[in-house]
Amino acid sequence: MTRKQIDLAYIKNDVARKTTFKKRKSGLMKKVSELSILCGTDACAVIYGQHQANPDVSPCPDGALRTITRFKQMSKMERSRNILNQESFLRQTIFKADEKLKKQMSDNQEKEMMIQAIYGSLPADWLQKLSHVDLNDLWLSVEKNIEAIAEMMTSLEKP
Amino acid sequence: MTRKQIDLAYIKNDVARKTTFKKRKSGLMKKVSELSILCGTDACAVIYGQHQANPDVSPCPDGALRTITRFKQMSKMERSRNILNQESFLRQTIFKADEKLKKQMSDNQEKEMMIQAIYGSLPADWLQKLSHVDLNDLWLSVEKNIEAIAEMMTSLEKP
DNA sequence: TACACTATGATTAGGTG
DNA sequence: CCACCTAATCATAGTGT
Repeated sequence: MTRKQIDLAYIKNDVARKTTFKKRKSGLMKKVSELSILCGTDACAVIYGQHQANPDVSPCPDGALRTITRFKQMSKMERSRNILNQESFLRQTIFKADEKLKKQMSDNQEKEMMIQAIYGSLPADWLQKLSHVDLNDLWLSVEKNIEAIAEMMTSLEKP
Repeated sequence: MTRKQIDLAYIKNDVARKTTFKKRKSGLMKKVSELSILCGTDACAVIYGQHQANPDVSPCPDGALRTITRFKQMSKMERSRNILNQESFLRQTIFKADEKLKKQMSDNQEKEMMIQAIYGSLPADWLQKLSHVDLNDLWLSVEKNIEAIAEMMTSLEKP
């Protein structure tokens, strides 16, 4: 029985993903309830199942309701203020992550080819603008309508 | 070292409870993010700290969860190609980079949680946009009207 | 008070029936 | 699908600094 170090990425195999989901979900629920018992805190987990509309909630819908209600009652500004306070820290961290990501990306032959294919289909002056956009969006928008991306980028930079 | 089977009850000792809370909370956050990555589900945990007003949330501040869910639903068909490979690649890479950064930076728990929340709540492509667009302006716009962002993404998918 | 360490219990990936 | 099993990894209680 060799359980290789599992790769932290989306599990493509349907059966494996489903079983893993089930196992880990129950494990999570258990840990959440343990935490709330041990430490006397309000805690809950909200997990959206594969294709079901309603999420599974722990520990029990009653306790979770209270927790979620409290969360929702918190004003939006109050929540975002905390995040804004970390702005410079976030900027630096994200930048570093981005650099590392790009480096690793260029090491991957397959992804490199995809980049070439996509970039080759765009006007030269767009390369600068789009160089950081995710390939997903790039790929889809190139296929469908480049104007859509133009609008989006414009809106992004002039909010 | 005798670590007897912990008995599942409220920890009365203040110091022990606090440390246990901290350790288990971070473990929970990790597991939640792992689950969402491995199984492609939206999942979040809402945990109220000992005496703090605001809960730590992973990985979904606010209505971002709903928005992202909607986005995923819409783009599901388009992504059925090997685009999915690209997405999981990005997610994996970002997560690993995040993990490494978090280890390298001996920073406080709040900042780490914040990073985790941000990273977990945004699609991979948005992270990259965030890194080169003015983060301050961008975040303000996101905060002001997250639905507007959703519509932008929608127009991206079906112009 | 917070972090580093590590032995040990807990979780779980991959099987089998 | 479910229940169970096992080896292997992971999480963490207790401890030291």
